[in-house]
Amino acid sequence: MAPFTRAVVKTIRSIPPGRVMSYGQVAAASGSPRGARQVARILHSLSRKYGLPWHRVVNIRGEIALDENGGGGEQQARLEAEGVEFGLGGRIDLKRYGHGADASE
DNA sequence: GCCATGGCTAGTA
DNA sequence: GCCATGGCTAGTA
Repeated sequence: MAPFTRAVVKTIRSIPPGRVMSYGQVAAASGSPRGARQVARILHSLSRKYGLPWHRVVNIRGEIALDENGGGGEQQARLEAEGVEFGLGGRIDLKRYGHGADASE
């Protein structure tokens, strides 16, 4: 496994329950600010194998990127089970639920 | 809604 | 060539 891939796996594992990060944030925290698509690719191929909390990664707008067939419904259900609230339009407020944010705000 | 972006892997030589 | 992105613009109301 390449260094960046390892770093991404580690970053994703560090997201606590009830918190989310965007693909780009995960990439940046892993040493490659422009590697958002790699994060998507890694989640797609390695989530199962490494037991990653894949549901805690959303796009920069706070939306679930997966479609219904791809597991979008399951992702939302898992996040809601961790206390994450979805606004109208199925958006998560990253100010509130982003990794490092204060959810009590 | 369009399209540049990038690290990696599968597949070929 | 893949990919579960992201950022910017055009075009409407």
